[in-house]
Amino acid sequence: MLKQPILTAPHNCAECPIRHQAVCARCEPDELDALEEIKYYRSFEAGQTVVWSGDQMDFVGSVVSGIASLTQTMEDGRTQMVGLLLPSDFVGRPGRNGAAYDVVATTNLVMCCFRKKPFEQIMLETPHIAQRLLEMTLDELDAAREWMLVLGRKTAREKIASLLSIIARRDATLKPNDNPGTTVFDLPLTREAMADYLGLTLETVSRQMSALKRDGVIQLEGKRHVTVPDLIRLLEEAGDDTDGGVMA
Amino acid sequence: MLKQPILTAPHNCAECPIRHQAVCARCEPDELDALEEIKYYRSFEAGQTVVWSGDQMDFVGSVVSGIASLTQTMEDGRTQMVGLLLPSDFVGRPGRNGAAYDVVATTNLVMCCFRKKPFEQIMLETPHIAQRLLEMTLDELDAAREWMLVLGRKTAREKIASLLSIIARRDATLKPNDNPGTTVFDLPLTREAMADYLGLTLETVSRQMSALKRDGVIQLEGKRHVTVPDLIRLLEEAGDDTDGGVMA
DNA sequence: GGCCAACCTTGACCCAGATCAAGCGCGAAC
DNA sequence: GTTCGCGCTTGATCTGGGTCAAGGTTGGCC
Repeated sequence: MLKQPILTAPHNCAECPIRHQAVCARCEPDELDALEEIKYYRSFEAGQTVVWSGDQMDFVGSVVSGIASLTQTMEDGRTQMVGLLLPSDFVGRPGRNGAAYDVVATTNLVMCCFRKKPFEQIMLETPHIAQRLLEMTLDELDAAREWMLVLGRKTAREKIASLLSIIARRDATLKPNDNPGTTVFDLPLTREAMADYLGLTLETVSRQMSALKRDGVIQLEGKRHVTVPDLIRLLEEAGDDTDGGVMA
Repeated sequence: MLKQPILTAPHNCAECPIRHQAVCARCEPDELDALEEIKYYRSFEAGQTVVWSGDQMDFVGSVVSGIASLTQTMEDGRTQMVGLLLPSDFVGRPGRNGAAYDVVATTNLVMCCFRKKPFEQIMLETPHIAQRLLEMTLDELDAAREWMLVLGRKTAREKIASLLSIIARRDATLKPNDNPGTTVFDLPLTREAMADYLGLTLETVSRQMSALKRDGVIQLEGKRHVTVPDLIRLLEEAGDDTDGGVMA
């Protein structure tokens, strides 16, 4: 199972609408005040680039709403999405200069940012923030490595099922689950973005989505609205061991 | 270019033969003494498993000599190597329970370990250790994501060239470089292990190695001893932008 | 020295997924 | 309402790398 960071009961970062789980989860009120000082919001339109690979990145922060993706590109234009940032996910590299990959707004996007320099200072003075970020980063590393298995060894159908599983899981943690087993969500990605994440072409994504629909693993209303009648079935299609899914 | 953690001028962890760059890089003598208390060595034979995925991992540590690999396996036996640990690389998940993947000794292996519980305690009292580990983990995350591009979008030939580039680079940092441009090293991996790392079959690895040899990109003496007459050429074959390699 | 077992190479064939190409559906602009 | 364009689907064909199979090489062990 993909070990996406799961939302723990989070602490609101003062009045911030998004819970900075990484940063604020264990902060005292005065620490939150310090963070409040260096906090600001940024909005992006779908398709806009937040930072280019290699550019200086003068902030760290969290996604408030919308979706951002981390993308790597080769000179000849081949691209691979290396991370998907959903609301509450953390972006940034405290202690590191420059972005390692493009950060792109996949949908309209609002981010809550902290200026990097003073944030690093606060981190020095507030050890548990570094601790929390370390835990978060280890989780991201796990997720990235799990995704390496998807990219390196899974078939196209398994790749699609894996992606749908992740989105279903992340979505389920945000919404009250009315009907356990069944999951309904809107795909926040175009077929092309899915292809970029899965190391496939958009045609293959489209074909496999049709196949999963034909075989009753998913239902589609329009192109984006997905119903998963049986999550276990979807996980089996993803080739993951099923226990993991049940446990998580 | 793959952003493998580069060895910075490291601080020896007391008499430890290996430089724990992650842990000890900025430690004061008394901090090193505390680490010394909870330090021990472990040896493994090639092929032995250090920890199984999911098992409790009661230590963190560094590779002293030999190579360990992080491996994920599906029920049907498909495996994907998700990390390669060379001497001085750090293993472990402070603040996290259980291993997320198998850790396997690819060659004979010596590790220098710290007991996890007391290590975490030291980390709480020594903020710069957490900071340093965070930086390290961010670098590993970068490397993992760079590898996702390799797995998702590169051809077999580019994959092989990418792997050889990494090993050449890591090796160059350990050995005095007599002849810049030319690099010589012993492949520490079997064809099968290379295949597991690259998401290929061992036959394809073998064919592409032969092809690179035929085309003069590499020379082979025996199966393992590799000479790279022109590193830039190899980097081009890897499909990386060449500047990165030169800059690094 | 001779045998055996890993490890590796090479060939022949096949298939999953890429590529090329045509057309559909639907919302936005006029 | 018509047109345009984007996102998506589907079909036909091609091909890189997988699969299956047959040796070759090398080094350890008796």
